[in-house]
Amino acid sequence: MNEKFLKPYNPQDTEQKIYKLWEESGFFNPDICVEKGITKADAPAFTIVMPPPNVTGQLHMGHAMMLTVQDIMIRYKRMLGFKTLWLPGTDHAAIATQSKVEKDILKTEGKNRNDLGREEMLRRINEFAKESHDTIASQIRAMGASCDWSREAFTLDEKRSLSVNTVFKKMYEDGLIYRGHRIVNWDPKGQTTIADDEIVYVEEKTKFYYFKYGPFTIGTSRPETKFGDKYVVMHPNDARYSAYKHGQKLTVEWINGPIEATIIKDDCIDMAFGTGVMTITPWHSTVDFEIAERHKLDREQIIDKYGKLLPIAGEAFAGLKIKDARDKIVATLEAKGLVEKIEDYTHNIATAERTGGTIEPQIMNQWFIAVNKEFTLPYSNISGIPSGSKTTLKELMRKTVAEKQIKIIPEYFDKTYFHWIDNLRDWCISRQIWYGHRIPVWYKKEQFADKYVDIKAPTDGNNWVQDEDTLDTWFSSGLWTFSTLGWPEETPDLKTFHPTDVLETGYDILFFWVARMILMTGYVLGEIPFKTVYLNGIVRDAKGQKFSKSLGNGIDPLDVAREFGADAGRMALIYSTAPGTDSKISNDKIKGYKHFANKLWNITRFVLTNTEGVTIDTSFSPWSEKDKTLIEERDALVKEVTKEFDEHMLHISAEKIYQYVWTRFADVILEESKKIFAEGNENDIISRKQFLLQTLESNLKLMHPFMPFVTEEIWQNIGKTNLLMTEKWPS
RNA sequence: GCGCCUUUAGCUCAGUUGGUUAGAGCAACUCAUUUACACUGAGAAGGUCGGGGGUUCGAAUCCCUCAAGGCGCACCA
Repeated sequence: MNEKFLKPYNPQDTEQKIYKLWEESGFFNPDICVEKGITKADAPAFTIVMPPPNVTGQLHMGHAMMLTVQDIMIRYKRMLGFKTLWLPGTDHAAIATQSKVEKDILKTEGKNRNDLGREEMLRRINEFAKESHDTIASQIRAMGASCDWSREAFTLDEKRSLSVNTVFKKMYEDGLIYRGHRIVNWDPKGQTTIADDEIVYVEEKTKFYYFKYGPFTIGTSRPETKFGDKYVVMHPNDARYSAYKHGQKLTVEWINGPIEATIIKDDCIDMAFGTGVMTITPWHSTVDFEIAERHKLDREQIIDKYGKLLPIAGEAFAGLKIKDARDKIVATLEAKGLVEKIEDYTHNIATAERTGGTIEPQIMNQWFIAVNKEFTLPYSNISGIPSGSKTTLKELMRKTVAEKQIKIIPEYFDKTYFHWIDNLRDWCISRQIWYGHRIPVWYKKEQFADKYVDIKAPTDGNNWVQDEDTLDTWFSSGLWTFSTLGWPEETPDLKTFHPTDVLETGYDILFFWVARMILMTGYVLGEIPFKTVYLNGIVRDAKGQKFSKSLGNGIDPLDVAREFGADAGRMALIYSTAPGTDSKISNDKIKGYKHFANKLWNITRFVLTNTEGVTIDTSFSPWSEKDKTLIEERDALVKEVTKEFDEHMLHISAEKIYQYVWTRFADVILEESKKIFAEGNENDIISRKQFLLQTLESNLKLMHPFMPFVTEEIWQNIGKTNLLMTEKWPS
């Protein structure tokens, strides 16, 4: 017996060494597994494409969770003999990364992005992204992730950029990408647009003002937008205002003197809210914009990109910031006797997820993806949408899940998913930041109207200027399952590994990412990107709080690995954690599984000490009666654990093995064996020794996906010449 | 406003399609022992499964309803 077993198990001495052993074996790569005869050439594929962590710093426990779940699935399938691919990568995360670097530069050098210029800024961001990437890659390794590093991808690398431009061009030619003046979410702080789902609503206590507007009283929480309000809107059936006709004009006294107001009747008005009358500001409100669209009304910009009032507001107000302008306007109206009353009011203000800036809706010339526009899908493998039929992107997203071609775990997230799709509007994909895929559109310098859309810049010698904007980061991550496999090239990887099998991620990016991958893959390939979506919950601290920098409660997965071992961290994350449910993690919990790793270690020591001179004999048959029963029990366990794995109930698998190993195998069977070895007859002793050896191996195999390091380390020290990682799963 | 989830032992949570006496970890309690392992073992204790109603031979599980907590979406001018 190796003397190692005389001391307690020490993860620090073990984990790095074991990871190196795996990585150097090459068996993270399915091609090498086939080449070396580990996997059959015609074995079915099992693929997971890793959700690429943002290159914004380092990984946290949420990443540790996703890495754990995926590695467990991958190791299980690899042992079952599948051609198993886990493809790792990182995400450039456009706004998140740029704003992080901008913040750092502002802090240390007092400079902003314009001081540095596009080129220098990008250089600095790339430098930061590179560092981040290296940190992240080493953290992924420390977790024991058995992913194929030879296929590693980055959303902004050359191959992925080619995919992005190719898809952009295709969508543009199909009329699904268009540029237009539409109302968008403008973040004055980040100086960029953001998508609807990048908005975070924050509750704010504010005032609600009632102003006299000619014969009407209108309510508003935003007086600063009211300068251009020359339309007054009411419900067509509102009896209180039946005297006023649609289109009727009247002169009313307003902020900067009398203006001509036009009556508009529209049934989107809630008669019960306020006075049932409102004025509209189409340039700065989504709802107002839609009213203006319906009735073809004028729009005027009141607030500029920096959140300041424009000259249209009149001399007294132009140039003021929103906050300063508000009180001044109210004072002006007050002086004119136009303020009827002011009430306290709570509403949700829209803020940008990444910068915290307050969103100002603005009409801007931006690029959009039309989600409701019909197009022809030439080839389709999506149930309910035959090849060559007309469909919409929204329908692609809906059908795949509704027809159960994509299964979401837990199932109840279907409803959330449909709810989101049904409320979905055109997706604004252009961003006014520098880090990301620059929009592959070129304009003739002289005639801005002349557009050239292609994968590469035009080379006809004319003065072409590329669009300044970059693409929403989710555009490139939407292509992730197939861009990572080499598309647009028709690679063998694409044929073998796509559609992928499981997409595992946190439920918090179901819309951001999962839905968009379904959209993009459906559109580009006429395929689903994955068969199963496994959603994990949010990992919280012992008190149930989200981990955050401001709370300072973050746990670094590397610290966990150092203190307790990555195996213990993995078990703590998976144990008692059902899919889709938030979980709490604490050092106490992790400690319990460190003890378990040591238990396995000592079980091995016991078995080795008591079976010296005995080797495994798989054809052994003179089992004692007692051991026959134990074998049945063990076989039943293997069956159950396997079944739970196949149904993605990893937490239950983990629990069953853990219980068996500790409370049955160690506490009962080993104790009983001591007696047999001391007093039993010869056959019982031989039978028991054989049973212990065989069951030890079976336990190690069953435990391997969960605790790969300690199980592999044991395997390497009980006289094995191969890797446990590529052993066959017991049956 | 629309929708989703949660409520099970002191704490943290499992409990797949309804089926014996509802489980685990941690904590606490009693005891044992230098043992394969103190990163230990044995034992005991702890629950009207949020409340109420219903379906059923049978409900933590299905249905209705109420309550508390959490979350998502939309948004009110």
